[in-house]
Amino acid sequence: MSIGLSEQEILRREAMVELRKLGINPYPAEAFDVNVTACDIKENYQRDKTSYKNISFAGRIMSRRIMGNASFAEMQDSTGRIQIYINRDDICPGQDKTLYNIVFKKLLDIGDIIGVQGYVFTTKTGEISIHVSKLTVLSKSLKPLPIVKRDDDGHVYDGFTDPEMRHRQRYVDLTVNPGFKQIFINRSKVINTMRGYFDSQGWMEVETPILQPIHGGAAARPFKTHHNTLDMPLFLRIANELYLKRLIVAGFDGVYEFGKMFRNEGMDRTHNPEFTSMEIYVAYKDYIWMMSMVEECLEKIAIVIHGQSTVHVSGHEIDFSGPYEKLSMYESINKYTGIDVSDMNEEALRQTCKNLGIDVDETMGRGKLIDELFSEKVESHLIQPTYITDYPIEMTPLAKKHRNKEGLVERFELFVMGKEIANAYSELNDPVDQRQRFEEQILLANRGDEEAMAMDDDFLRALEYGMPPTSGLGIGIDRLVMLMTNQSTIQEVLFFPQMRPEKKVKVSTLEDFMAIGIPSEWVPVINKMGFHTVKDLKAANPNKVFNDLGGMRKKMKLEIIMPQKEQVMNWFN
RNA sequence: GAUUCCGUAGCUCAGCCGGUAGAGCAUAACACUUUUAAUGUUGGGGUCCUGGGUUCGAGUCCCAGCGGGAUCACCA
Repeated sequence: MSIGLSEQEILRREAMVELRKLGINPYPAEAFDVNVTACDIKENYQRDKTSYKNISFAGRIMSRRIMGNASFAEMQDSTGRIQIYINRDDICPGQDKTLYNIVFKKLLDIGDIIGVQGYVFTTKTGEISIHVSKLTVLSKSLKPLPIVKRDDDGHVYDGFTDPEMRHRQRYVDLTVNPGFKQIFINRSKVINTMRGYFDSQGWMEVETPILQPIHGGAAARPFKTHHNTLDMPLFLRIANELYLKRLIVAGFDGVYEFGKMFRNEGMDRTHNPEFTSMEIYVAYKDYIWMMSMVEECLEKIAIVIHGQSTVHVSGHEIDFSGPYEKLSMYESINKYTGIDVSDMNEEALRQTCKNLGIDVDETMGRGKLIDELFSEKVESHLIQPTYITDYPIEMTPLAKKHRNKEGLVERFELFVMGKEIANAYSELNDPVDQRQRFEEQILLANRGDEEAMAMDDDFLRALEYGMPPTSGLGIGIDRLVMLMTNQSTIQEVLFFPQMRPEKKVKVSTLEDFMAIGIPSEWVPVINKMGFHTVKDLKAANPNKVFNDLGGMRKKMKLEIIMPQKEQVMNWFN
């Protein structure tokens, strides 16, 4: 990969200068009124030809086929592609053929954004096209786009597929692979459908702090930052649960928030350091009620996106119409291992895990052992939407104790395709119980559990004033979108997934080189010789540089004055 | 974090046993007034990711680094 501009980039910059010389602004300020889209023309022209006699269309040139005095090009707008036909004498009715011969044929390139006016017609090969009578340059593209070729069957020849480039330069990805835009359109539909459903129930969208003095509400390592004026540490939120519950205390019946959460943990195809979650809390409800709410909501989303309740996800037909299968944690383990662990003590459980070949260690308590057993033996079987309910109390410090099962909490997680999609509780609103649970977390923290929750005194104070019985739900939006759009990586459903920063190549400017006495016309030669910083050049052998300058002058057939040897030596002082 | 694969022209990729750097598209020039993966002829374009090592000679072999992918681990 070269450091300077490529040949094609230089040519495009020259074309931009030429446009200006012809009095054409390559980046005009005026609005360009558009009255039609590519999709509109393709769908409706055949039925209603009279409406497309005087159209104004804008988009990016994606291919060109120049044949003497007539040319075809493909233009792409936000809705798709359409062919345009440009005839020299139509866009240049007078003597001056500059607009066609020079501007269109020489100075425009693939990637340029132009506006065209004219009428729609069908070519003799049957392609609906725009016959251009007026052409306006709207934005000159200085970097060549990757060329993706498609034949009539839609077969792709030179795909732009490198995940690194697709994710770093999403703007290029979505330009040349517009099919991926549908994922993001569907992402927006998922969120809007949920929002519309919640609003129709009378629940209110709210915003709560992202910068939090105490990172509560979940178990995860946070990002830490610092506020200068208050001179105090702040954390980017790992969850918003405790703030939303404060709003239930405040007297709202239903509050929900879509928002970014931040977790300072591993990255892989299902984890990004910042991700979107939706949490909702509804007063006077319990987790049983929440299950039917989730079923209704997910089915609506599936119908909006796919027109039906079933969604095709990597070889499976997932049916989002409720009711979903419900298994308690213990029942699910019994179902998939044939072992009843409900009455086992810690020792018996540890032995059971060992018998099943699951790695365990002595620090694991009963809750952790059950969780391990579940992840190993049950999770992957839960393909169709399934609620797993009634979790051991040890790992769930914010959920209410089960109404009649000792040692369990009222909690469910929704699993689809073996992955957790949603998590819900009958929320713990007993302030005394909540304080005890926090204290148990502090004990865990003191034993070295980095993810144990911290005591939140203000939250406890809020509970002490009284929170109505409430059911709460959290949904990982990115993973839900992955399911709804049949994507296997989170990076595909995020516009800008987190990546390592690109390495910046150090390059000295023209001025830097001129500052040590190098004539400006020689700087490109120096660069060509492989010296991109003044420092690199000074480290070289002055005699060799002087000799090579002569060689390069000859090789590049340059008509510039050779500097004196003394002059060259001075560059190195 | 572990294992493994990859990094060559603007893009997609070849490059054999270590011996002058290749193709298609894109690009430039010419021709062509209904093409559509347009066509024909001719040309230009390279820090072979970076740095070391082995060698008479490294895109190729070895080591280290950087970046990315996949699998696993971690992550409710």
